[in-house]
Formats: sequence, structure tokens, C-alpha cells
Amino acid sequence: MLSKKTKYGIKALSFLARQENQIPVPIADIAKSENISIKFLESILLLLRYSGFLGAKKGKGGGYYLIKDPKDINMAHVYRILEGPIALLPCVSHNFYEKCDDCVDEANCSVHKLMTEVRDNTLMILENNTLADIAF
Amino acid sequence: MLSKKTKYGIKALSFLARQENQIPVPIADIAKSENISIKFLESILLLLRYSGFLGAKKGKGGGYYLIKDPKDINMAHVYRILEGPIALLPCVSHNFYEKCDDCVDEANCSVHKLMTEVRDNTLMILENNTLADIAF
DNA sequence: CATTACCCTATCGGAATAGTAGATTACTGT
DNA sequence: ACAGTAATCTACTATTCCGATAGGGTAATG
Repeated sequence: MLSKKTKYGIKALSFLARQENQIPVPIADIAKSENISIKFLESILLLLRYSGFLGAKKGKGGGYYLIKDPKDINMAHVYRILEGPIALLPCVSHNFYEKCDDCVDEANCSVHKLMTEVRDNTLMILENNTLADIAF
Repeated sequence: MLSKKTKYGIKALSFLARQENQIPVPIADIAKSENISIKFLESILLLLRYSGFLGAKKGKGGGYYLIKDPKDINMAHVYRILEGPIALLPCVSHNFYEKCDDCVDEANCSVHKLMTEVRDNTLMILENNTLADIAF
């Protein structure tokens, strides 16, 4: 299941993508509009800033704003930042690969086989969706 | 991420599907072969029995055995029993639907849109795979 | 009587979520 | 130039919950 962090993060990005201009939006405004705890949202937006999606401006008239075109924001990338691996098992993940302790023969593992198929499909969907595709 | 419960459950089912005959296999044998903690596996097999996948026999010569043809065991069904909802969000789930607290307009929610697409695909894959497909 | 499934309970650790307090930065009106 | 205010930034803490595992005892079966 998706964590609230990821859910809120995507909602916040969508909200910012729907703004007509590039004027910074205060956390509180986003939080209110999307019904998110301000403090929790704060940490999420910070992470998204560190990851290069958002810019921030302090002080009066400050807030967060997108620094990339929504068309260039790939949801697989967002997902990996917020939620982590797309694969349901570490042994199936490209970016976060880890061998299973219990598994002797990965190539012949039934779970591995099934989860690889799931992963490939999910990845394809996430990569084919940009923020612009889902925001509106 | 998939819980170990689900992973172990699928591995155990696969192991039983690979047995040539219907002779009961003791928990300890499955646990040893698949490198799973006996006690943990015990609770998983019990659940799979309650759910109608396995039969059990006590005493000497006892153990667990499949009571359905692997071809008739749908992995979506197994997944729902072991892991729960296939959807990544309750508001996207058919069998475990729940409205989001924060979401005002589900139909226009960007996260909902994206996760519905992921869910539909994952479900299709799981439904198209039987235990027989992945066990060997 | 040995073997095996069944059942109940407790524990341990870590992740998710949220809250609190204060520091820092920047704009604005006088 | 200064004071006040609005906003982000940082760090710490608390709590709740769940996954995973272990232990010990009971019941059935050959």
C-alpha cells in the first residue's frame, strides 16, 4: 500500500502544477486545499525540494513552486523519491536490488517470476505518465 | 512492498504444487526446503487451509497438501488472502474499498487516476497467472 | 508413545504519522 | 533604518501500529 507521504506528495505536486503562474504557494494553502497536516506536508515538500522538483522562497510572499515543466516530471521518478522501490520485492528491483536471504535459486523462484512481471508493467505505466498527464 | 508472509505463502504453495503425489508434507520439510521459520510458516499454512487452498493431516505421516489443481489456483486470489488489497490505495480497491478522508472529489483526484491504472494492470497479471504457471 | 498439526500469547523492532519548539530568512510599512 | 510579521527550515520527540518471530501447551493420529 502507498504511504500517505507518497499520496500527499503527488497531490501537492498536482496542486502546484495546476497553478496558472509561478508565484510561490505557502505550505498552509496547499495543506488546506488538499486536507493535509501542515507539518507532515512540510517535510514532504522539503524532500521534493531537495530532489529537484520544487523551489522555495522564504518570508512574506514566499512558498513553494515547481521548477520543472509538469510534462518533464516522470511519475516513476516521483514514486521512487517518495515511496522507494517500485518493485514489490528487493530481489526484483533495479534501483534498490538486494538478494533474498532465503532464496537459493533466484532464476527459478516462483515469486520472483511473478513479481518481475508485475514490476515491469507497473514501471511502464509510471514512466508513461507525467505530472501533466495526471494533474488536470 | 510484499510482506514476507505473502512471499513465504506463495513459495510454500509452489513447493506443494511441485510434489508429484498428494502425500502430505510436514511443515518442517517445507520450512527447511524454502528457508522459512517454522513457526511463521505454521501460521501461514493455517491461513491457507482456512482459505480452502490446503488440506492438513495430523499425526505421523501428516502434513499439508494442495486440495485444488494448481491450474485452478488464481494468483490474484492468493494475493488477496495473504497480502490483502491489490490496489495501492483503499479508494482504488474493489474488494476493500474505502473512501479517503482527505479527498473531496475522487473522480478528479490525480493520485486516484494514476493508481487505478496501476491497479488494473497488476490485477490483470495476477489473474492471468495460476499456481501452475509459476510453480515450475 | 511419537509425531504432527493446532492454538494462544508475548515480544521485539521499525516504520509511519504527527506534534512541538525554535531558528532563520525575507518582505513591508513606518 | 528598524520593527514586525510571514514564511520556510531544522531537529527532536511521542505514539501508534504492524510485521515478524519465538515459546509453550493442546489435540489428533498412526
